[in-house]
Amino acid sequence: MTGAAIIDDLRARGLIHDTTDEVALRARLDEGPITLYHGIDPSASSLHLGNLIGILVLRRFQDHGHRPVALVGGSTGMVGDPGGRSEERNLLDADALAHNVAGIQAQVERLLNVGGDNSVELVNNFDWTKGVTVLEFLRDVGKHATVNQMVAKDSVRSRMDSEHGISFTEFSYQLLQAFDYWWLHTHLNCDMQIGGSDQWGNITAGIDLIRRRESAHVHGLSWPLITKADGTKFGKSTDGALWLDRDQTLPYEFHQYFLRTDDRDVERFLLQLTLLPVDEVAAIMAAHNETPEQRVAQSALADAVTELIHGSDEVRKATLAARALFGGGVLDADGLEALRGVVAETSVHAALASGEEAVVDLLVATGVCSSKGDARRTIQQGGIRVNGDRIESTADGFAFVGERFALVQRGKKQRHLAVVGG
RNA sequence: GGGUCGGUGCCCGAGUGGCCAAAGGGAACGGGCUGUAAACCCGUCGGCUUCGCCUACGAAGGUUCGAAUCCUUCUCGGCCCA
Repeated sequence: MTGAAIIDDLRARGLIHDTTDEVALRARLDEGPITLYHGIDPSASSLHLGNLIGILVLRRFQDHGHRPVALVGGSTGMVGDPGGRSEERNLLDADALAHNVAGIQAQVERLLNVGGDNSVELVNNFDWTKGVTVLEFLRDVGKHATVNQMVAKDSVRSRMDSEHGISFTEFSYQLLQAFDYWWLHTHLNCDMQIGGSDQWGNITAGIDLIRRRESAHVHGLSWPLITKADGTKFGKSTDGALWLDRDQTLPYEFHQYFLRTDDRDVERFLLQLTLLPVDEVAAIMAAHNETPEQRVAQSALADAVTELIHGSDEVRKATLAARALFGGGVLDADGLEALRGVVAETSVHAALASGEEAVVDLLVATGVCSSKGDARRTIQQGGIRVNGDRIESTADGFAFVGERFALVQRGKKQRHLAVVGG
């Protein structure tokens, strides 16, 4: 199955922000499988939620029979994309980058299909940029670009207007990315680049380069950046970014994040962040709108995304954990044991329970509160529960269930398990 | 190089000798309402051995009974001149 149907699907999902000549693109897709690439910045050792949409668009193309190339920017990561940030970025050293690239590639392989006619191909642009000399680059790439055009890009202009300015290094980024596209076009027959709308300028830079050097017309497509109705940044929680790596963000937290999705966002997220068919999403939304308080759509979203990333087993565990934590049932040692690995935990000493202000100490020891003052305040505000019981005063004590576990809750959302001895 | 204005708590931003742990706003956190939503309301928001003490207003010195506030030097940034 190939063809331009993918474009209709993406449009139905609100995943098309910009495309190059759509008529030409559709015609090309109807001819047969296209090779397309998406670049990922290796600024960390794991992908985070913000990367998910791009990986999934790549996957959607793959599911339609096209050939995905996932580029992890080992060399562009050394330079830094000026887009979307107001200041120069810190450059990573080579070792850190190699580590990040490896981590990200492993995750990409799990989200895209490996093997078969249109297996995902993983590439690292460091492989073809490391040997290029400055003179070669200036002659083969730089000669085909005008500074006038480069300066006109939004990402560059906004930085030139800012007080911090922009370094030549980051200014050059778009040429490096253009070079990538050219290289993939000439070596892997790649005729399409996709990316977030913030990448549009870089994508067109590559298209221009290929047209000038090869007289070839290649394609580009971008999706809109994900926004949230409340104005907060998508994919960030209290503790920072939500990572796809289970060691950095527990599957339970991941699942919970989506379960709390705002009604105004949930349909869009279902369309853009899951592989559920469009008509199925419509059915889910219909059911949701019947009884919004049931949060059918949020559950479907959380389950679908978590399954994609962590597998159905983790979905089941997260659901069970949520039921135990929010259901208000009895918390016995077995129940708490089941929460291990699901909620964050800290190992503590048994003696912690016998202090003057045992609960205050517990809150600080687990990191749930940042200081004793913070702990006391939160207790006074009625924000702390231990093993399900609200702590009324700092003088209250607590006991470890089964002499092993204490479940600390701060507010409605934060959970932390203290384990004696660990 | 000269001149000038400025560097305040997570961010923005008041404060020009005691009433300043420092107004106000934002973010964040807790409570209420609710659907583990939105909106809205209330509260908290440097630390501690918490009726008091310690640390803090770019850094280091100094004046003073007393300094975020005055002086000196340094440092960083904006603007103007060269």
